[in-house]
Amino acid sequence: MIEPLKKPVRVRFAPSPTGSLHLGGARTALFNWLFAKQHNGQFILRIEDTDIERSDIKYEESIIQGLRWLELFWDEGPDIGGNFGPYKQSERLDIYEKYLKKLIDEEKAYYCFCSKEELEADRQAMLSQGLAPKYGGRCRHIGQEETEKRLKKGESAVIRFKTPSIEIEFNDLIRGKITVNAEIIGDLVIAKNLRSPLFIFAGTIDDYEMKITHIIRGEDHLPNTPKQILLQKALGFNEIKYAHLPLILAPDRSKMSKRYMETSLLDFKNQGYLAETIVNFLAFLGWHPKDNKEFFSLNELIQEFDIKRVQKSGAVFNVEKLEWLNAQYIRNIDSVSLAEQLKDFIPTKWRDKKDLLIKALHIEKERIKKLNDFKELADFFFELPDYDANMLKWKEMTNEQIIKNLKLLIDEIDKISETEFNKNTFEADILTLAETIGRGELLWPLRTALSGKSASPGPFDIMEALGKKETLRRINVAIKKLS
RNA sequence: GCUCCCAUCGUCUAGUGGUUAGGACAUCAGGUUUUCAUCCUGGCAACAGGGGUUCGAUUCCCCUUGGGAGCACCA
Repeated sequence: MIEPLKKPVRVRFAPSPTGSLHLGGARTALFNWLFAKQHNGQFILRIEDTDIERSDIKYEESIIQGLRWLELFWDEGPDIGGNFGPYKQSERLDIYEKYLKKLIDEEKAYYCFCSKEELEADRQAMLSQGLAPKYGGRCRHIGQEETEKRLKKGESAVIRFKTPSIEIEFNDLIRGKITVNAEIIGDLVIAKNLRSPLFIFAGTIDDYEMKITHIIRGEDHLPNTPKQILLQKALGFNEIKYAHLPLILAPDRSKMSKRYMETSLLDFKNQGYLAETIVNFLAFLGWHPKDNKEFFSLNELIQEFDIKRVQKSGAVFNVEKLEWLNAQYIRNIDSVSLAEQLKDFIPTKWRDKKDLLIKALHIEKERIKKLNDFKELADFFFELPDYDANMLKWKEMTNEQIIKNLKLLIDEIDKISETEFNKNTFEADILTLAETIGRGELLWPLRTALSGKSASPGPFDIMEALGKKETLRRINVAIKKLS
């Protein structure tokens, strides 16, 4: 047997701009992208804006922004063009019209004049008989002449596909063989008129015209696949391979929606999740490597991802794990580039004190889970908060004792020159002092004096970040409060 | 209701016709620590149920149960 010539892999991400890019969509894009990359194929971005009522350019922009943030760049798309454009369905109406006419000419599609009321009545009737609601085919045999006449009269009509009664079978890359009887589908509306195709039709045409080889999409599209296969057959298109990804679920195991949490990708960005975190996390929703490796960059995913290993069942979205992962990424990125990413999350004043910012970030890196945690945790580095003098008290200490200890600290600090002021020069000595008068008795007042907070990083780190002058100033502020 | 899909710890999952069913998050208990966080050590915790096939099923098949999605002149 001769091996068939392998076509280059071409996959697409085809969102409709009727809402912002959500996590599920982002994962679909990621899996498509990975599949393309590991097969040296093309990843195409196509905007499915056939629903002019609901589509909005602002969503298109936000989808593009989201994909760019994750660095899932496309080879062809509305913004960069390509050999199979245009890449927005609203600009491809001529193409759809051509195929629509072909189907009508070949009597594989027909005009339907049924009113919405009639259709609704049919639907209810079928439902009450315990049947799946489908169009009964009332207008199927109207005939060309009468159709022309009624159309000319201006009667409102839609275009329906004559669904053949056949068994459809296809092989899903993830799920294996899937069989559906087209009997239950009924004659589909494929266009409102020659210039307004519906999603199911436009998508089928585009996938063919754009030479798409694999369709990787959410499981919610599974019922659409037989319909598209039927259309492909009617139009004489070649077969496309399918992979239906498991859904991302809310904690109650229903399809994730806005009811439960922020699902927009850019909301996660705005909360201070890193793009690397999201990519890693999304990859693990439905997929897992052979070994138990936890951390994957985009490049590592290209190497190890395998569509055949994708899970069949839905995956519950778990924020705790996402936070944990983000914390891991944050602490492993160098502070300088982290500071760059942090700039949208902090006041301008902080940005100007770049040295202090980086020092503070270096210290706080291990305790923030999201970038927007930093602002609240690290404010004291930039400005000493007003705090209650009682907070300086460790256990049953008197004000006099605290003042005495703080003064001892000042003596100790004074020994060190401003240029040599770092942990190495003062930590050991202060710790020695603490052994004689009590760790808590010395270090708690010191730490609270420096931070103005009951919980903070350790005093030595803060001292080093603040520098000698500011350290002394804050200790003196504390003494004044206690006097 | 109908169609399709699915089923390993609470969650994400690894895994094999014979395993002490592994890891991570969460959780609990210790330890380190001036506080918080981190960190270290340890614990709890799963093959939905019933039939087959087989010497042997968590693994293969069937049924039940449970869950999900879809059923538009939306995508």
